[in-house]
Amino acid sequence: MTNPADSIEIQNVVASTGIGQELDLEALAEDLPGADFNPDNFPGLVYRTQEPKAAALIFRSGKIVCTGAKSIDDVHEALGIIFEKLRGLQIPVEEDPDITVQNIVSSADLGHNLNLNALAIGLGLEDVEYEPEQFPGLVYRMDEPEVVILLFGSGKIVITGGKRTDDAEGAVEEIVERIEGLGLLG
Amino acid sequence: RLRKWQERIRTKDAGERNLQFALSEIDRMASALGVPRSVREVASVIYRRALNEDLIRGRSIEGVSTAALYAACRKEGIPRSLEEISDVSRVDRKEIGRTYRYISQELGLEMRPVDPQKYVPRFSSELGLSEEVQSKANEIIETTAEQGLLSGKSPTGYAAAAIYAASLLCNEKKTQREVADVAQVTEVTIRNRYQEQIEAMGIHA
DNA sequence: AATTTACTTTAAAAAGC
DNA sequence: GCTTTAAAAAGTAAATT
Repeated sequence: MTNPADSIEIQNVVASTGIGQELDLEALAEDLPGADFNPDNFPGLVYRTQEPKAAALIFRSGKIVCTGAKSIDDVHEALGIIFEKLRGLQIPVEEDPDITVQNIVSSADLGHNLNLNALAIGLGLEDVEYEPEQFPGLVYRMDEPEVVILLFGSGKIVITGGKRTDDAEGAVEEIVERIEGLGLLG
Repeated sequence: RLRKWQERIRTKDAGERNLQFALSEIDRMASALGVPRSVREVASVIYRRALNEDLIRGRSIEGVSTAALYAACRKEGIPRSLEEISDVSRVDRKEIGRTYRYISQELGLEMRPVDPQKYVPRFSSELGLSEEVQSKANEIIETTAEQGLLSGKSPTGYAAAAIYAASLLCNEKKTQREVADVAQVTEVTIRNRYQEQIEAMGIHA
């Protein structure tokens, strides 16, 4: 039997950092090919890296949000590319800016179909949100680890809200245990 | 001191007026939907509870009123879909849905997922289908839902497909378009659910 | 009727309205 | 609250072909 934990795949990592330097986004938008900047819509400038594929939101304060990367290493790599690009534009960037992971989105497969109606009642209507008229997934807010899990009828799940790589492992372990305890897994 | 008095009275009056407005809106929408008085009363209770729990801040009175009515219909076992509710409300479907989820969670309503069978009598009568068709549709829903086929699917689309299938089986055929119109779903959805259901039922056709 | 595109839900940060 | 970014899950919907 394959372990559900082995099916975990990180799909997206969101992280924040800062270069410790104020920026002139109007000028940066001119100098950075491919940069999107619409201050009327949103205060941040959008810059996308190709390899690794990620998107960065760069703000006037010098703070940066990186999203879309498939791993924490990719986040560091993508931001490293952006730091170098900025330095290339004579913009002073701190030596090693602190990079904080804010959210990790993962997917996994429990390997069995799930009866979401039974699960909603079993897990407790208090902690569950299941409104198939609005969205096909059952939303379960877990306390430890503190993450939100979306469970689907296929047994596929999405874990989000965690900041550590092993939060997804812990969440899968916990949800499998709970579902098995209810006798609702396969 | 007199100012404070006037302010209190003004505030009280405003609150009173808002409550009256909310209750009249619930009444107006309930009439348009043709739901019994008991449902309006349940909706009013839910709205007052939301008011007491201060859940209306940052939300429109219309939105909470509509969400309360949506919740009341479900609680009373005669659900209206968000689509039907939004047809009589000036709040859009998305806002009604998110407001409903919010008050449902905060008030601990513990609402169970809608059983598609709850839509069978109303949809069927609108289509002029017999009691026999309704029983068959209910049988299809019950049997296939037990097999786990309902997970994640919209209750209205599920009910619509079962009614369509039952109308065929009982020789009272309605077209997918006719059923789709009363259930407010697309023919594509009916087709998809119908295929799954007849396969799960092990039906010939 | 099949494809394609797009929207629904979850989390989180950023600056500002 | 909202705005923008990215990504997965599966259902529903609308526009094309």
